[in-house]
Amino acid sequence: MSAYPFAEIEKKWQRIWDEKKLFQTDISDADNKLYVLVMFPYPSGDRLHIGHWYNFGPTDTWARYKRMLGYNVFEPFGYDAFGLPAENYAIKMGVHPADSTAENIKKFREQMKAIGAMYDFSKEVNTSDPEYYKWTQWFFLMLFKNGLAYRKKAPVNWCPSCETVLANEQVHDGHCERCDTEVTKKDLAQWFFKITDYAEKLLEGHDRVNWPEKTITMQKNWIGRSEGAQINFTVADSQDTIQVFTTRPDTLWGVTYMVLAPEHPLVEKLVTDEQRKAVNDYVEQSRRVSDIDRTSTERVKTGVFLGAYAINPVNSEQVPIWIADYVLLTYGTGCVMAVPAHDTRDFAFATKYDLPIREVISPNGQPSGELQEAFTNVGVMINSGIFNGTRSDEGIGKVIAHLAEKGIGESKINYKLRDWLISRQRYWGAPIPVVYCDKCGIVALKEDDLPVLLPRDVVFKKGGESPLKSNPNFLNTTCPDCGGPAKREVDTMDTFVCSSWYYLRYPNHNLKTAAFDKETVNKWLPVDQYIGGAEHATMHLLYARFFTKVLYDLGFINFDEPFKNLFHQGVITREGNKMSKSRGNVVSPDKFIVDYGSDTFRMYMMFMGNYADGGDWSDDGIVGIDRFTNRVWRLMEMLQENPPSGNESEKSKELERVRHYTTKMVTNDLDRFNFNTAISRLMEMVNTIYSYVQDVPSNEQNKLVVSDAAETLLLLLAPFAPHLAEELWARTGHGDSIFNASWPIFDDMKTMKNTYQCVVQINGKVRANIEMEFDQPDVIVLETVLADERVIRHVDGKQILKKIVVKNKLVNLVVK
RNA sequence: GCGAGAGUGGCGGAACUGGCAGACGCGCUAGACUUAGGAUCUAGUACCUCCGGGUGUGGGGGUUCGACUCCCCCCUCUCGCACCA
Repeated sequence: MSAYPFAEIEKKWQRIWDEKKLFQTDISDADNKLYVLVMFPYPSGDRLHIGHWYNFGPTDTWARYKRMLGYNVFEPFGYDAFGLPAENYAIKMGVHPADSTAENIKKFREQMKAIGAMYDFSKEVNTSDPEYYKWTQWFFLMLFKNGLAYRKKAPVNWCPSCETVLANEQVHDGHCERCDTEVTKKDLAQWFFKITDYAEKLLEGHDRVNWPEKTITMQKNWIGRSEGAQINFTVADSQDTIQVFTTRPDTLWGVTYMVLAPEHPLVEKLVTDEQRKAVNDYVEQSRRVSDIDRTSTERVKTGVFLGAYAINPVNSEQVPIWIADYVLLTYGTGCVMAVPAHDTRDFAFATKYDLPIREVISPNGQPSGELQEAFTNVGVMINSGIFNGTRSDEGIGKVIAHLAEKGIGESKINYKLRDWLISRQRYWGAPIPVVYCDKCGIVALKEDDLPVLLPRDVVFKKGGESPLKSNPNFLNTTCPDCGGPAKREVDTMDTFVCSSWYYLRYPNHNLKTAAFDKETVNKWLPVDQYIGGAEHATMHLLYARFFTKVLYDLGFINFDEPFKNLFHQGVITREGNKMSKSRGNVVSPDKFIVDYGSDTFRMYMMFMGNYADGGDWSDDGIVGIDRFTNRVWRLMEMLQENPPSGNESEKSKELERVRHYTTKMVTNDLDRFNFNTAISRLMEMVNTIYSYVQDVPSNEQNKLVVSDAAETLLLLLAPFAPHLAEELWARTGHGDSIFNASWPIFDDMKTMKNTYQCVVQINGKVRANIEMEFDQPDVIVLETVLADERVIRHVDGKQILKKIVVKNKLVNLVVK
């Protein structure tokens, strides 16, 4: 008997699959289509890491299973090839990003083939290819034409290390999502996509997708819809009005001061001469405070009086206007009406600066005297003019109606979601297809002018300006409208723009005339199963939905959600810790592929734990799977050397039952991505076949049952260990690929034993196990149970108070 | 601080709508085969035990004939959000 020669066999089948184009999907045939997609990776110079494998391996297992079920599976692969690492590498090592990226992709592809996945490599996409980014630019123009792309000057997030601006989503806890450097603010004119126009549609669509609840919640929180009112306060002795957004218009009579964000444009206008110095100092100081500090809830609130007063529109009271950095310019109107009695933040501020606190919502309708803290619950309105006595939750709507009638306010829905900042001051991205003309201003290029090619010749240097500016041939151009001299936009697009539509490109990756073919994508999309990390919840997954919805609204496609089903694989840890370069605990797959082969490696990853939870890597654990694959190999060898030739029917019954039972369990487990338990079931099946073959001489072994079990085993194993199963399939005389064979079916009746072990409990404690026929009347069951000597021992001399019989399962006797 | 999820042998992890806790694997113990074993095969393996049994799913209470599973309180860990007016 031999050891499984995985190295040679894996290579052999990868070659044959490739030659036979076994996994090239026929896109023209969309009947029974199944689009299975993994989030495409950035092709870094490092080798494939364990996270890649953990995303790709199990997904491929699932895709192969679906193929065997008869689906026309499309499992494409590509490269999210634009991005900072290549450019940083160019600065450091002098290698052009185009060259290093091409090199990396080549290496990546080789490694990807070693996984032995079912990818249709003939339909690869590469976002840095002009044939691809031409269409990324087309998307920009499409959004621009429809008023969904605009340029504006704004204080934006700036990463000093990456030397570029970042979208809000890319700032985590005030730090750069990519390099963890603390993010600062910069005033820059930048391009934005108007994703806020789609806030409502992005929320609505959540009901129509099968996504992890947690991811949907994250998107909902990120979009942050809140209902309330917009109310106008006039400024005393001035023409100016201050608009505020509030979710509590019912507390309007409790306003004792107003607060503007320090950066608010009105600050400069409203500040009085006496207060000017104090205000300027404060504004200056708050600019220096980082966002993390500024948004820390623990921080003591600070602020300065502007010197001006606002007039409360409902009672004409004059209230002082302050500025304070706990008010954010970017949310709502950048101004708040402060109601210290009913808002914890305003309460803290008012207490500190000795501002009046006026109760207008009371728990019982009576004044409560001096408040010790803000009362934020529902209560009864008091000190509120005509609304006195109204329940505060009902008051919200009534006050809004009242304000609307008087023309001083209206109902309003606000979102936390901000527009998506897409410009980046970097080279290695898709150029934004716009020019600046002295005469015509901002001019978008015509579709015929695309692609705007990235020039090869630029100076890579640090400094916070796009390297594209260094190439005069690129920079200087002519205006497509007037033909006069113009300068090109030198910023490039956020790589999330490239990845917002790649799933549309795969089915028609070669199309020259458009980004995608309407008919093709309408047939093949939405993606049936999308699998990737949870970290993209509020970035890629939100942007891609936005793109899809825009295309739908403009009539390009007939679906408005790109990913029907979404699954997030968990994270692999090492001794309970997250793997990271800085911890130095990263497990490289390479050594294990060499020692055990890719089938064993991928199967061990699936066996470690539940796919959604991830698992803890152990160098020792993989030997269990290695033994298993070898055990399968030896078992099949044994059956070939000593073929069963009898028709024994006693012991084979259990083997037959296990064959059906395993099929049922593995099928159910695969449907739910429960790879770990599916593999356990396969191990049990192998153990059962083994025992049978060892217990019964080959000339008695039931030839039909054994060959059915062995064949079923290979079919069930195929998605998990594709190379091994394919080889054994060929060795057992099959001419065609196992992946053209059908998934085995099971007979539910045959998964069950003839008898069951009836559990007998006495006072809830298990005292006996009695073998029993199914479906017997309770009386008979009890009779049998009470006759058992182990039961008698515990019941003797006692009174039976209660007899509980759970059919075909258990008996519980309550005795005293 | 708020929200969500989790806590099970020496280890990774199983357990469907409440019904034999610990499937499967690692490790460990003993045996078989071997010149050899880091190969393979067989058996055992939660803990305690006076061998009758007793105790066990983070801790404490509760519901139930019966709780890893449901309810309440507390502890720990992970993730997400974090002055959003």
